[in-house]
Amino acid sequence: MEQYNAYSQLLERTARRVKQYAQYQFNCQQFGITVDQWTILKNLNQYADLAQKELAEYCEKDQPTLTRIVDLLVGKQLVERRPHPNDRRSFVVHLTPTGKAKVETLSGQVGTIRMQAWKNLNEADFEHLKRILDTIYDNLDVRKEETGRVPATEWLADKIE
Amino acid sequence: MEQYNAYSQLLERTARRVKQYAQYQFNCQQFGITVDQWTILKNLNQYADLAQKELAEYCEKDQPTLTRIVDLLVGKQLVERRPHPNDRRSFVVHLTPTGKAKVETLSGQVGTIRMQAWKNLNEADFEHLKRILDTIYDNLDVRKEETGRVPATEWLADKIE
DNA sequence: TCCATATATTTGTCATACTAATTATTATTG
DNA sequence: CAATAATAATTAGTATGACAAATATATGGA
Repeated sequence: MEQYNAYSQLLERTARRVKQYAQYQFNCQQFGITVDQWTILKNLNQYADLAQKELAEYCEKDQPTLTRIVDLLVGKQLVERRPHPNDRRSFVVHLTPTGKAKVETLSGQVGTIRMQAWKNLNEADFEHLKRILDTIYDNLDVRKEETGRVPATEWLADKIE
Repeated sequence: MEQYNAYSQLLERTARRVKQYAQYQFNCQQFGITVDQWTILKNLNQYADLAQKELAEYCEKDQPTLTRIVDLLVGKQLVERRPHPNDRRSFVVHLTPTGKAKVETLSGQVGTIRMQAWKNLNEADFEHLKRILDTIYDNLDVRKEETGRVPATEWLADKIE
């Protein structure tokens, strides 16, 4: 039982390396954005014009973090904030033409970068990983049993398109 | 092939939740330290009096990050910097009696917190997870084929004690 | 020995995660 | 309808991660 103490570091270091590798490739290939900024752009392109709160949920960022990433993307003129039609507290984040072009240009390259992790692994491995990580994720829900929460499994299905 | 784009988010969010859950428990139980600070203390207790560079390697932190975490732990009087016997560039980080007591008090509780992730999973799952994450880790080594690098698998064996 | 290079630590900067608090607006309820 | 509670976004503060540069010291070779 003692050994299970190590999984957290195992997870953390793998996640860190995945991000680090992607960012390294982003830099080498001069994408001009961070990996997290890419996540925002990609989700915006997929779902189009989301309020920041919704965007934060899709991207799995908290709201303060999302605010700052959007600030940076606005600075790079890749997105813009538009008033929300029904709620004056809220903004809708919109991909500029430049932003949309960037998503379309980079999509393939990001896909290639992401594939690199999967060398020497197969479909069954992915299924294992998915099941195990989803189980861990659900095991550690701090706010147990909230209404309307999306179980980990469904969330992933949504991400895969 | 498209789906492999999701594994990075899957990994990241799981790692984040694991840390978030642990930190939440640390806070509830008033441990008075962060999860990363715990990592330092635990490794110090296990290996005793390491130079910062070595400590950083064991804890999988980079050196600037380690310097800052050690600063915080020194502030909490849980560790102290001692001159390195053979190298005046270097410090040895030493657990104070308070620090050692803290490690011993918290070890069991941290173990309990960590185990929570493992509900509904078994030994075989752990082996799968370990193999898959180690493979990914090795797939994404930016500095290919350096001399003396420890393969992921051995690293884990070491962590398990 | 002297010099060039390597190493251990620190500092600085930017990006992100988390928490708490603030502001503006909306929704609810008495 | 008015007071209150809830919500969207922001701001601020702390901790961490990645990377570059600076400093002090060590090491190896001429």
